[in-house]
Amino acid sequence: MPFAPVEEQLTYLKKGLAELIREDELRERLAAAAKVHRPLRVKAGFDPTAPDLHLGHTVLLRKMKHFQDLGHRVIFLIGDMTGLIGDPTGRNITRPPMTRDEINRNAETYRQQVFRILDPQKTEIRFNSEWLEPLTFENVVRLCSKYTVARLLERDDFSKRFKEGSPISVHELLYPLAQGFDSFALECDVEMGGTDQKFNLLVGREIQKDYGQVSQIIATVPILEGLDGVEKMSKSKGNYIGITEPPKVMFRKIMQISDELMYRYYELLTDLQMHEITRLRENVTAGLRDPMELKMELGRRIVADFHSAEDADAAADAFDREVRQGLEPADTETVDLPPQASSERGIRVDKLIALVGVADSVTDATRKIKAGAVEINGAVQKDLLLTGARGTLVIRVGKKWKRVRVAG
RNA sequence: GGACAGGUGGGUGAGCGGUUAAAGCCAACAGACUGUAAAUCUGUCCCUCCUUGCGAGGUACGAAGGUUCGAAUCCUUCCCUGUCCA
Repeated sequence: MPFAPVEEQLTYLKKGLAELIREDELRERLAAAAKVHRPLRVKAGFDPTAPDLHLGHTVLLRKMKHFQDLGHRVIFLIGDMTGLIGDPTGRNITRPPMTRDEINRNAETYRQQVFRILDPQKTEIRFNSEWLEPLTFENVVRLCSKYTVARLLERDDFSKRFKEGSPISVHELLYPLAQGFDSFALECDVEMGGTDQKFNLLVGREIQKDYGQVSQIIATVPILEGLDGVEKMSKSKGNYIGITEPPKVMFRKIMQISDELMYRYYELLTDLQMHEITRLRENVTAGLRDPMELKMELGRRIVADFHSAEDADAAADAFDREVRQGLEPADTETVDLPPQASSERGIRVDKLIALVGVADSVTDATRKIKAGAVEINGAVQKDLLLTGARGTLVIRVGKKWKRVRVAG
């Protein structure tokens, strides 16, 4: 397949990038690639420990897909070796080495998830243990000799921690070097990552040069804010939307974001053009469009991307019922009354809701009941004891619902 | 190797012998208000038990011991972190 004209490719690729270093190098490289019909090798690295991708990752994956759209080759690198270090984000931990088994399992999970976006035909999945593991101590020393401590400490995160006296372990300094070595080993033309990866990506340029290779071009994508609109989306902060989450959950989480954040999501998670998004915003300001309606549209689009259009509609309907009208979800789970929840005098509601999973613990359940947060069959249940119950109880605690079958 | 300063609940961060399950803030959860959110206000925020009470127990302030009627608070040892000196 012939490549598209260089300038056309460039325009397509630049859309939505945070930064491109350097543009003229990419232009040259695209031209050279077209001449010999060699696709560019585009790498992005991923952590082996967190195989659950969320929308934050998809900003990058979508961009990687764009390279594939143009006929280039994407290398999905799983950092199983660098995973021992963990990207130094302030946590001074050496993670326990993962077994080959775990890594393979995670890789499989990745495979299932990333191919919802990437084209498997144009994707290579690699592990950096492939070349980092056989590296001898001598080679590690050589690698280290290529870079200075001062330059490593330029990294934001390091210099900050250094200044405030937080610990920085030596192995953490190795992370950027190892990542740079990956680029050399894979002969990358381009490396991608979030803007927070800029430092590491730049080190790769130096390392490649030192090893006699042409420096990679680096392309960074913006970091997606999480549901709170402030911190970056991450699993550990709990402000994420996982790409394998059920449609209803996805949809509800999207509806949870602020109106302001909605435009950002439109920008980074849909193919809508910037000018279209600006117009949407203007229409809302002018009172021509309802922000909620726009947000539901966003939710539909995202759910449809990872599930299907039907799922998206169903999720929107469910949201309408459950959140806007406060009705019971259509798919409330029904369980039998746990025997531990009944006593001679009746049903112990506190134990019941804890056992059935709508409260965290019996203590928590007691608090919720006293606070009037528990409804049974539509009536607020303030008493810990429920007598004369029969049939099926419809229990609601906040947004959690459960049906409980009572024998007799 | 030496001197000094630290290690508290999901996160910050007070407390430095009892009235402390441990202030304040953030997050979280629930309620009110909203036909999305946000904002705001209120309450809750270790676990178990029951006779549901400003109830009774059990765990908890890096780890293990010790001193005390009583320790997150004092002592000892150990582990971890930082700063300075070598």
